Amino acid sequence: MSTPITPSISVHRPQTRFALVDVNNFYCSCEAVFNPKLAGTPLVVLSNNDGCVVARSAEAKLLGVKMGQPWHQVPPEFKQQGLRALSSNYSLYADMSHRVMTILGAMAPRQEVYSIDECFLDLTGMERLTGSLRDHGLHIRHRIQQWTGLTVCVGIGSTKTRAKLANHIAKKNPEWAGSFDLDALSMEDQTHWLPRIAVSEVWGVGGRLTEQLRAMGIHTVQDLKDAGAKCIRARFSVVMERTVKELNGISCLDLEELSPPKQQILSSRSFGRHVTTEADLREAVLTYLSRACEKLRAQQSLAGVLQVGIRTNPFKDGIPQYNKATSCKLPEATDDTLVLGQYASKMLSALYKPGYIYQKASIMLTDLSPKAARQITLFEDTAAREKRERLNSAMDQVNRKFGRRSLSLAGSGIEKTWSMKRGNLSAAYTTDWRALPTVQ
DNA sequence: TCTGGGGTCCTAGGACCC
DNA sequence: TCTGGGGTCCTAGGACCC
Repeated sequence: MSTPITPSISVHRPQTRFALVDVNNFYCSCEAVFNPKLAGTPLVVLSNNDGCVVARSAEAKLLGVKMGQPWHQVPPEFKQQGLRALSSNYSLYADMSHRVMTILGAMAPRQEVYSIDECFLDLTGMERLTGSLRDHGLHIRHRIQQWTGLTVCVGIGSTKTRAKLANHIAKKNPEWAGSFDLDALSMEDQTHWLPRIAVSEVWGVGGRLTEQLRAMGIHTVQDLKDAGAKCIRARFSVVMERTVKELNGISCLDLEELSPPKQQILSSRSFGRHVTTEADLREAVLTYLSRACEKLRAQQSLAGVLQVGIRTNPFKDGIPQYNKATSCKLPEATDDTLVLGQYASKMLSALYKPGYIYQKASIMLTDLSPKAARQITLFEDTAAREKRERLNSAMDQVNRKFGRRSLSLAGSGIEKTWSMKRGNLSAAYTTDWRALPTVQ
């Protein structure tokens, strides 16, 4: 056996470098920017209907408030210690998010907005311009602080998974001042960090997988990194295999600058009070349907399947439970609120059973296809269709200009007494003229 | 009394086809 | 005694993310 001789071709290609930038305690921080009295106090922001804790200030975390905890289960002594709760103010958060993302987008050649409060940046090759990438991270942090009043942390690594991990280290270790580059470290220094971080901190490893990994003796990030992609593939899925490769510096997940159109569109909400009648449910279903159709038209898709669901409160013992959804394959894919509304209304009649206390309704649009690729049917009334198109787009325009649901289906109700509770909502400081902060 | 609302991807298994 | 094999599509369910 002779050793194969492989030609060595050296192509200079800089190692990929991703940054993960995220805003610390995003919702709470947005609130504190416009109400500075909140800064430094224990604060939480609640989910819709003021149900669960979805964001906590640093002080609230210190008190011991848990993420996702139902507000009514938060110990009363926390409240005596000054803990305050605000309803979620999505128009404020969305606007602040847009500002942050715009600034970040200008600080790297490529950006992927990953969620409302975090994005990936491609920093490959940028050290030639910026000096160390960690310094660039500090620069990013300073600019966001100065321009928006929010604080971000920057994690840098050769893969997205490593960047996420670096971000975790930046957050937990203040000596790095909020910017940490995992791949600027020597191998030796890396083996300082990785065995000290629980495997559950790895992006893509949730509660279930943590348990299974623990049973295999894999407890830390280092353990998982060293477990071997093949061995992991044999026991788990390709997703986990990718994670192990990514931990080892083999980039499997690319930056996605353009978000692909959604494959399903959901609109569902819990009610602010008990709902028992079909009439109230119909209002809710048609309201959610209108919202789903708006999203559908915004991404220029048509829906092939409509699903309607209603349910009682599963947390509540001692009441009769009912949870049912039905779906309908449409004869022709559409984005027309009126057409889909008629189907939804009929489907609700089939689902509805009296005698239950309903808590939630949902609409799901699936089997989505690009509108541009629509097939024209043989006996189509083109004039009528165009008229309907104009009606839907006029509705969207009016609602964009004068606020959501300025114009809606009659069946979706006016009073909407069932709609969600938001008992402690802050002002729309940045998106409503009447709520602009004033300087005294 | 009060327990969110979105999304994605992968796998397994069955139906069906040639 | 002998009872194919490979492929696709669909659905339900499970896992994850924020």
